[in-house]
Amino acid sequence: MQTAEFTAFAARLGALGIDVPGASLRHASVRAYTSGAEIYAQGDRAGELYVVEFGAVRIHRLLADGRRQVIAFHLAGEIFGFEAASTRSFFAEAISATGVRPLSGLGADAADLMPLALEGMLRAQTHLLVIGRQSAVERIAAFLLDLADRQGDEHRIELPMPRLDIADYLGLTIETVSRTFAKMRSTGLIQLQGTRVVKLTKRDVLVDLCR
Amino acid sequence: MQTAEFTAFAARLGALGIDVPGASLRHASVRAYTSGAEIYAQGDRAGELYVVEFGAVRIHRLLADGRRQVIAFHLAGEIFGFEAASTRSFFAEAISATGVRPLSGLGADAADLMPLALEGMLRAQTHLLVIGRQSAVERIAAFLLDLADRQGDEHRIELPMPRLDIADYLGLTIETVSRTFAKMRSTGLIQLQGTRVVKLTKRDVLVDLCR
DNA sequence: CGTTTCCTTGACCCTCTTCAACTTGAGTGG
DNA sequence: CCACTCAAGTTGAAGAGGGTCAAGGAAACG
Repeated sequence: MQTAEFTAFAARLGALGIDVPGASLRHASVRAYTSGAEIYAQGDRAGELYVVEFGAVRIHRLLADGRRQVIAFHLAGEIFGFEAASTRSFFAEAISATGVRPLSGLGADAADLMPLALEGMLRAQTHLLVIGRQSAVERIAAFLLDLADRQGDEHRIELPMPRLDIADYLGLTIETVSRTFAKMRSTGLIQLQGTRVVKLTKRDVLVDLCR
Repeated sequence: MQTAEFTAFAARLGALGIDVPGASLRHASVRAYTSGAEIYAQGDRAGELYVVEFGAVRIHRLLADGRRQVIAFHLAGEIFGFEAASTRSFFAEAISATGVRPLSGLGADAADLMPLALEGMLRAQTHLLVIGRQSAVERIAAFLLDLADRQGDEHRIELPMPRLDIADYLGLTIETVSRTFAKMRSTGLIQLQGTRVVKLTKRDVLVDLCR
């Protein structure tokens, strides 16, 4: 199936010399994926690291009955793909139209990568506190502040992912996420412009919520 | 306060040439702590790694109102103390009478430590799935299996920590942990000998619970 | 303009939490 | 050796937060 999104996307990228799996193009340095496409799967041979060039990536894991935990989101400029073993423990998927560049060899020094690995560990550990001990509002607050921080705008966020991904990241359901957004909006904690843009009107209150 | 536990403990260690903070002894290689003693605190200058020589260590973090998340347990032989920044993000405390040896310099190669850091990341990420998406029984099952694995006995566990630590590790309350143990015992999933010894009578069922 | 996906909202229910009392066990002192 | 004390664990009853199920609305896409 070649959707309009795909062909437009592929054409745009082709002009930039970007390889689209499923289209036939030149340079192979950046790989592009459409929304929902799998970058790697649990059980795949591991080894390669990637930088997100544009778009966003989710890392997740599944239980046998389909319950899903999103472990991390990676935005443009961020590196992902660390693995402890020789096979992938998680799935990586493009959230929207996304470009990803493999870091083969490049800076493959353990010394260079160590800080990144440690940061990944810290992220996961901090996330444990959020999921293990905080309420729905607190989880969303922490999530929004983290995103604002990484996007470089203290007061305005563009959510790159749908509600379901947020829910699965925070250990909630999509309904609870929606209701919590609604509650925070009616409390004046945030403003929503459409479904993907959030303004943090009372940043300090949000910060206090996560203490 | 010098309890009987402490003095007996210090004497025993003194004979081994082990330094007990608060007692005055010889060699300084292994540091010993009594139950509940702080090994390092959030905000401390980071840098050193430690091996657990005996006993057990918990790593945790607190919210402003006292809610606590235990991030990890470390048993004899395991290494802890990784930090992404220059100050500690977590607290480390001895769970029981515990000996810990600093790894200063020793094998401080980034290349050597990378696998350990990555394993720590994987542990945290796996734990995210447990806390984020599994029920009380499933969490306990996962916890017991993990411990059995690390203690090297597939079917018998000695819990080194009290119920409260287990609760704070799994994102539950102490009451729920207790009730869940009781339920698993009455289902024949496990046997309890006293409060600290667990026998996994139906290991396969436990494994299935965590899928 | 119709279809599909995503999001929101409502009503009900269930799991886990909260609060409280009781039991058990280990350490202390008479 | 036994009573006392205190911490740790268990158990019960009631309540809340979030999940589930279901329906309706909004936005993206063809």
